[in-house]
Amino acid sequence: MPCRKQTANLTCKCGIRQAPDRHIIPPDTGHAGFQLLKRIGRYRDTFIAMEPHVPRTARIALNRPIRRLFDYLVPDHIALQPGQRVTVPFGRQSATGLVVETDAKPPEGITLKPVRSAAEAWPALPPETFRLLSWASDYYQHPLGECLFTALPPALRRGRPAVENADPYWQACGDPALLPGNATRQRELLAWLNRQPGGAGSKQIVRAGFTQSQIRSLQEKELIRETTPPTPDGVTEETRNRIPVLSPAQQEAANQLPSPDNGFATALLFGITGSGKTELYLHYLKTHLDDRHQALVLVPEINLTPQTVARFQFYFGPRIAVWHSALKDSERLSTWLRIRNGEPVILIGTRSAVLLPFTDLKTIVVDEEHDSSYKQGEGFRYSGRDTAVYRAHLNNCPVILGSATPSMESYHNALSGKYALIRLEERAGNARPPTIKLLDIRSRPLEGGLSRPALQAIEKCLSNGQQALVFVNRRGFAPVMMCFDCGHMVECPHCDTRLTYHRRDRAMRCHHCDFQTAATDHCPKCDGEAFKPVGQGTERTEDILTSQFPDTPVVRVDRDSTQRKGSIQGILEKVNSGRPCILVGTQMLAKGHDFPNVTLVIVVNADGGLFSVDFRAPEQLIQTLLQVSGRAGRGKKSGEVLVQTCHSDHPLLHSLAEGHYLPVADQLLTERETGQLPPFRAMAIFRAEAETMEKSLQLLDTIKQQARYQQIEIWGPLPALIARRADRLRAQLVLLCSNRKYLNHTLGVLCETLDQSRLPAGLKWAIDVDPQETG
DNA sequence: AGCACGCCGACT
DNA sequence: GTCGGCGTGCTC
Repeated sequence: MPCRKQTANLTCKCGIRQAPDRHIIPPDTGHAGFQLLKRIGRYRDTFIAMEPHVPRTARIALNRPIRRLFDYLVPDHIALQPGQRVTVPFGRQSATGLVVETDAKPPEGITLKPVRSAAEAWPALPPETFRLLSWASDYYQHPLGECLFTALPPALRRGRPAVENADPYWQACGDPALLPGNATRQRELLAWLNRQPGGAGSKQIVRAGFTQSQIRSLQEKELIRETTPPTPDGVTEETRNRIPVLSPAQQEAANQLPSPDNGFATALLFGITGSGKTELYLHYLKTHLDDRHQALVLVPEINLTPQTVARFQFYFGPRIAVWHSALKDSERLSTWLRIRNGEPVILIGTRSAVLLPFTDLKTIVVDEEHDSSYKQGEGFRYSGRDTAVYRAHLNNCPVILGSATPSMESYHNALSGKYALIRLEERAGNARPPTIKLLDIRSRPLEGGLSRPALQAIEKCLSNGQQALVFVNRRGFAPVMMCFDCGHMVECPHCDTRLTYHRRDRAMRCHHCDFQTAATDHCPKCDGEAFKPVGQGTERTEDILTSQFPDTPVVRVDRDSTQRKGSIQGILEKVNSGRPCILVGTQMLAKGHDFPNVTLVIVVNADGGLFSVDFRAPEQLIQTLLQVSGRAGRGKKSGEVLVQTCHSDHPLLHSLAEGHYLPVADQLLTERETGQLPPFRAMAIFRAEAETMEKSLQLLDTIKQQARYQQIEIWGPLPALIARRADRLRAQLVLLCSNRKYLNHTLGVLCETLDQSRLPAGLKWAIDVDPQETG
């Protein structure tokens, strides 16, 4: 009986076929990725006109995780160009594809099938967007097809036509008295519709709380009739003339921002919290955009609040559009079409907005550029910020990266002169920067994590009629069920993690797979009764504060307390009414929100990130501490920040206490340079997972053997921080190289080899270029 | 990713 | 004797 393992004598025990004749070739020669880049955007119509007998072909990318393209014949009646959406037969099915190039030499020995049809006569992805995605596919080593398809709205990915389904527009007519007495909602709808000047669209009516069936009933009774929507208001004169008033410091920064007239330039706007960076963006767009231009403003998901959008709308009216994860498919299609049609949209959006098919992009802003949510953590692992910079380069337009705590990557580029560094170190209005004090808590008694001096400071703050914010720095920590008798904590049966407790439905869930189970009253191990949730520490801290300050409201803001929709909005309103109160919370409190009456910030524990295995942890700690410090003293009163730590002599915290970010950043950069870590060397990670750790490690070890070249330093392979996840055992291999091009090229060769090898079943691998997390 | 083909176990 | 389990391999 033939054994498959023995017959495949080219396959080593990990499954990778050895390729002894394959050598790493120098960059720029022969590698498919480079060739692809060179060919993209080139049209060959003239060539075809001269050679009428050569059948026309098209190379198509499909939305499949395959690093391959497929060639098809192009029938005479179809004209195709790169970026165009087509329907093609694929195996026994039909698929939507995107034209990558036309009339490339097809592989020999394969009978080409013809393209079935073109979805539309124009390229869904215009040339510049197409080039951007091709670059990203090569840079992040992700299959081109999947990259291209992320730039399409879901409806177009599925092959639907690129048209909006019309939203019928209704106007009231006829006598409401004709309605039967019990048709209350219909009567309310009529009254509501009468109050809308010119009528309303179905979507708008449904948004106002009515239903489609109510609309239908009224239509049948001829109490409403369909009409044409009024042409949408353009930008009114009043809106057009609005422009934010800048302080002298802001004006000076504004003068240094690169003008779109001078082509590509990257500016790092270092503006401390409260310095009014948003005003600056608004002013910049106001002065540099005309009525025809498009602009892109990237923001982290959490910053895309109705307030932010309203602020932009105040200055730009209906030109403002938004793009974020909560949009419905129909809204996505509609906004996508507006942008593709070249409407002069100013788009405020999260990460994926950078991939939209702009045709007249005049400028890009990336707010909070240091924010780690700009990096996609799975699949097509691109960085929205870095892609934005490349897009500005392609467009020959400026890009502004704004942050109070710039990333090491951007700061390093600013220091080397690649980016302009624009400093805005004055708070807008009368607000003054807070003072930061370190509070060493070694051998001090703590209550709910709080030391005596901290409690005294809160007391003083409250007696002055002001508000205090207590920040519990527990990045990534969530409440778990613990037995206070035996210390048992419930673990996920499929992952190396503990289950987290969700108060809302009394369930215990795993955050790394879909396992969940009902929470019990008794400890499942010792049956003890002292089985309750512990975790974020916020509850304990909240209890202590409530008992210490019984007359003051204590407001807890964390994942658990804000789960109800819109509850954070209510909390913020309550806090901003101005009465003395204590806010207790995690990460959530650090970002974006403005609390004008908070004058004291207590950081309960600063030490988590100081001695982490992840090389980015210190940077993130400092950034978080400064962001949360920025919550203090945003109004007229000045603020104070107390940072509780066991390492008050740590040089980083010491510099932080000076209150300035850049000196701390210098220090962090020096550390990165010493270790030759990013941004001083390019980093990429190979991640592998399989049913056994051995299988994963073996694959990575084979990759390591093939990547072993002098210029590349390799760490590992090592089991991942969470080694088992959904019953899969994960490991990783870190690659570092001072020559980014060389590393990228090597990754390309490794990918090709891996794609050609027959891997053992169940073994999966992925590359993460410029990883955000090293765990 | 889909989807078919293929080769082994428990059913009428 | 067939139905169906999901391992393997292919899709221009």
